[in-house]
Order: sequence, then C-alpha cells, then structure tokens
Amino acid sequence: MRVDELDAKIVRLFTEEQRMSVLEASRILKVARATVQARLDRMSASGVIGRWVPQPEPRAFGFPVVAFCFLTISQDLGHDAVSKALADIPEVIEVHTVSGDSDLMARIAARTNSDLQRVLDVMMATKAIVRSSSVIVLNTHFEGRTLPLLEAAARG
Amino acid sequence: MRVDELDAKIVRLFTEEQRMSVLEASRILKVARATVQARLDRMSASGVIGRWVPQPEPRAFGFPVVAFCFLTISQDLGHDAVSKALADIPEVIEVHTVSGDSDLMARIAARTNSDLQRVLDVMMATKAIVRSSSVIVLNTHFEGRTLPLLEAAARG
DNA sequence: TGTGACGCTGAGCAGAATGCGCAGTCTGTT
DNA sequence: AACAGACTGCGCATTCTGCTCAGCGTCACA
Repeated sequence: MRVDELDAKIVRLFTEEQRMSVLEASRILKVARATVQARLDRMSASGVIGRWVPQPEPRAFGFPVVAFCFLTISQDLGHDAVSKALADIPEVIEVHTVSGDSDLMARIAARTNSDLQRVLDVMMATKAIVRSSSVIVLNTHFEGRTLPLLEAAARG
Repeated sequence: MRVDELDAKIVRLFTEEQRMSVLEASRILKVARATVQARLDRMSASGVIGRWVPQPEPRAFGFPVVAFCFLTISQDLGHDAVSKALADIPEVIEVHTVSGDSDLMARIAARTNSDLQRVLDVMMATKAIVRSSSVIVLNTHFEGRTLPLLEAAARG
C-alpha cells in the first residue's frame, strides 16, 4: 500500500501518545475526524498497521536474557514441521527460515544464562534439530523501530 | 513484576480483539471494571506491557525483504556511537550488541535484495563499520510471540 | 487476637469519544 | 463534461472513560 505524510503523522501521533483518541488526533492534525478514521481503517485493512496490541516485554516479567539461535534441522523434517514444534516452547519468540549455513533462526527469551541452556536442551529434545549455535544479546540499543521507515516511505 | 493468570487473560483479550474496551473485558472476565483498569495500569507502569501502539509492518508498505547483519565496528568508536549512526538509517529496525565473532547485530528492512545491498552500502559509508556479514530471511514463521511466555510466567 | 495494608467489588455521575449516517465540496481522471 | 474517490462538517444515540466512594475479604505482622 502507498502511504502519504498524513498517514505517517497519524501513526506517529498514536505511537507517541498511546492515550490519543481519534477525535483528538483530528483536532491536532486539523483534518476531519472521519478522515483519521478512514486512514486508520485503510492502514489496518492493508496490514500497514499490523499489531495494535499490548506487547508483553519478557524482560519486565522475569526473562531478561535474549539470544538468537541458528538451527540446523533434520533433513527428513520440513521447516514448517520444525517451526510448529518450536512454537510449543513459550520461550521461542520468533522463528525465521534463513539463508546461509543454518536453516532456521530463532529468538529465545530466558530467565538467566543457565536457563537459556535449559531452553536449548528443550529444543534439542524435540529431535527436530541437529545442531544449534547461539548468539547472546548483551545490550539492545533499539528494536521495533519501524516508524522512521514508514515516514521515509511516506516522503518518497 | 509478578503476573498472575488474570493479568495474562486480560492481555490475551486485548491481543485477540483489539477493539476490546475495558468495560467489555470486565464483563467477559467477570471481574469489576476497576480491577481490569488497575491491572492494566500496573502492567503499564512496570513495563510488562511496553508498546501498545500501531506497529507499522514494513512488508505491507514496500519493504518485504528482511535481513540480519552481523557487524564488526571500528575499534576507536564505541558501540553506542555506532548504534547512534545506524539509528539515522530508517531501514535499520533493530540493533543489539551481541556475543560471538561480531560486535553488533542489526535487523534491516529493504525493498528488494538489491535494495538491501544499497542499505548495506549506506551502513558501510558511515565509516563506523569494518566488516558485515548478512543472513537473509526467507520466510518468517512467527515473530513477536510473547503472549505464550507471559501465560507461562503467570502459571508458575 | 487485633490492626492495618491491600486488592476487589459494585455503584454512580459527568464528560468525552465512538459508530453511523448524510449532504456538500474538491480534485484528478477518463 | 461526467464521474469516482476523498475530505469535510454536522448531528445523533450509544458507549466508554475517568473519577470517586464505601464496603468487604484476605493476608501479614505485632
């Protein structure tokens, strides 16, 4: 979908002030309320705005450790079957099929470094994974920063 | 913060039905409206609920390509300085300092594979990065799936 | 056993926002 | 010139929110 600057301004408003109402946004942007509604509906329908939900932050409820694991899977199982098996493990936050030496990449949350070891063992116990190698996150500078990209897309 | 099952149910409700109102949630869960309000306030204040905002999805507005880049930085610059430089590039969605062979890991969005090359060139042009190696995402099975972990934490 | 802190409840009320519909206007395209 | 699409400004009934209050059960601690 093509987005314009008004779309980006609307998203920015609702991002910076989560208590924002549609009416208030229309006053700030000096457009009709129906316009803001229509833009939001359009962006939701087209998927430009995906999740607008309370995002639980693992680090805030006891899971401060994050790691990315590169997984090599059993050749007799497909990627989808493996990702379904991984989906049963709550500590697995994110799974991609990737290019390169590994087959899958998973983002893992854990309580401690040794708890991370336990989660890795649980993954290996599914018999779906042949080999894994992990990269531990030492510091997160930023994440989920998609608004600047939306604004860039709106400008050009 | 310690979360209980009611907290998890509240988050699940608002996740599954984004039009959910606090009043409606209190009716479904058969608790007082003030209780739902208090739980939401408590989870927001403690950071368990971080972002509750419209999350732009790059793939929906022209950036379907995702890659993870492992970066080696110039020794004379700190990680923070480099991440600040990267923050000026809208295609950079996420930056972590990581363990292992590389210094930083960045998540990049791009319009096409060759556009990804352009973004990598922009990153190299900052002179902050000595070397980069990329992993391209071929398929995303799921991401941002933190609710199961919250529910696991609520159970015990 | 007494006391207080804490959380949940049910209720009420004024103000605000929402969902919905409608007619008019503007703009770019065919 | 006609048309579709988007924006506007308006109104209305309904719903939700923010705020307050007193009452009640539970738990920890003195």
